[in-house]
Amino acid sequence: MAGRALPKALIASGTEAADAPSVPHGVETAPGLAAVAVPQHHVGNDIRALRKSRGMTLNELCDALGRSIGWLSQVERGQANPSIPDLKAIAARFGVPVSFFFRNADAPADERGWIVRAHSRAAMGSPEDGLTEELLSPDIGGDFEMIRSVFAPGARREVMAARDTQDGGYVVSGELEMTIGGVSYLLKAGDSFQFDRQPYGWVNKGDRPAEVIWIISPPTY
Amino acid sequence: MAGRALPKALIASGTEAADAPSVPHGVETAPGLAAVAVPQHHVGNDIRALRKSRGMTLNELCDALGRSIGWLSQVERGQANPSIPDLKAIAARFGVPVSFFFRNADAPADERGWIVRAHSRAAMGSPEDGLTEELLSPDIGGDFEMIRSVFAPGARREVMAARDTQDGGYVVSGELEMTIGGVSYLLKAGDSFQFDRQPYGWVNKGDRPAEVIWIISPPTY
DNA sequence: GAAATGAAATTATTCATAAGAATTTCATTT
DNA sequence: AAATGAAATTCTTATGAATAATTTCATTTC
Repeated sequence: MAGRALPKALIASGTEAADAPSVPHGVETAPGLAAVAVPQHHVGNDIRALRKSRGMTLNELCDALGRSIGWLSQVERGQANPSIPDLKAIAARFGVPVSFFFRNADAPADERGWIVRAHSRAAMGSPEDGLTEELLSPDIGGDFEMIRSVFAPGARREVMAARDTQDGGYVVSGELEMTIGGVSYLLKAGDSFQFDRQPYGWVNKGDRPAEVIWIISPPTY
Repeated sequence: MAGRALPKALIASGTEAADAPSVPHGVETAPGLAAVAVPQHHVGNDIRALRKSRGMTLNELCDALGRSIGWLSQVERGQANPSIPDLKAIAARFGVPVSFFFRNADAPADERGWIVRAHSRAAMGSPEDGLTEELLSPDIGGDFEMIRSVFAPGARREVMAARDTQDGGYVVSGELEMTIGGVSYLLKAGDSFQFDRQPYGWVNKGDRPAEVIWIISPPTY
């Protein structure tokens, strides 16, 4: 059962892929292991992930920005830098705060892309309605995203049309009444749920916040 | 932003698909909604999900059981019933406790497949090593699985070879040192991580249990 | 007679190929 | 230096044949 042991934790190097233009990813090797691609971190990655999650092409996005395709392609691969106004336009187009692109900026280099610390999570969406959402996923390019949602007492959302995603959740604290596929359930701390492409809604009828770890696959942001 | 409102929660009916052999799923309709397929629940579903997650064919599994393909096909679709010895052999083949197949047996009919209550989670694997794992996912057939892992103080696992999965986690309480892709991180309550096909290991160096909500995609069970 | 089998029928997957769309590259322009 | 736009490349989608996997069901077995 015990897997193959590896040399004790290597120290993360701050090294980035040197200069070879044909190698878009840094490569870290460990004895006895195949080379592992470690993605670089720049706003281009986020822009691409956001664009893909909306099923948009470079063409559609650069139209919305009034820029050329070539430039946008370069931006997404970290070969060109969007200006602040560009970033604002992009953020607006996707409905995320501009700060989203800098959510990991102050994290240690070796944690970036792997870890998100409790005190440095990025806020998602607008904190309306008594719902706050924070991104737990350190990297947006994965098969699923993890979100920490806090539902204020009294907060409620009508049942929404089904998204084309699979959702799951775990109630860490508080109580939340969820309506999934037309049926309501009162969920308490420790309860979990999972559903596939169902309409859902929620109400916090309790007197304290409900904290839920929410999983969405594929990511929507 | 607010989605289309729907009639307030319908009461879940205990109805199962009547008898039409050409309709393998029950169908529940709600006013204004397209008919939604509600999967039936029988051990066959679990057997199929387990088999698929191991990349096994009907042929391979029925060989291991000393049964015919046709019969196994029927079992997986709920048209034949495996005997207790059959179930034991199947469970053994997949390394799950036989009770795994009955984890939802006493849950209310309308919750089965959607909700898992805190007090009725199924244990996974063997509770060796100071690691206990409970399945949070109510249904195994999804794109990801959710697990609640509790790491006892002092528990440790050497770095294991990478699985072909994407993993993510959220530390609910306690502290856990995780080694991901050769680098170690001390994670505390509220911290989260995510990685893709990386070797990983863990140690609980603290003096109380570490509780982690773990996501695996695709599921492994 | 119910349970199980095994061969035939059906369905799903894989592989190869081509067409079109999307993206990247890079010489040139702003 | 930043950005463009056309050419080159890569990626995605559609198609169909070949194979593998699964389901069906008439027959056999207990």
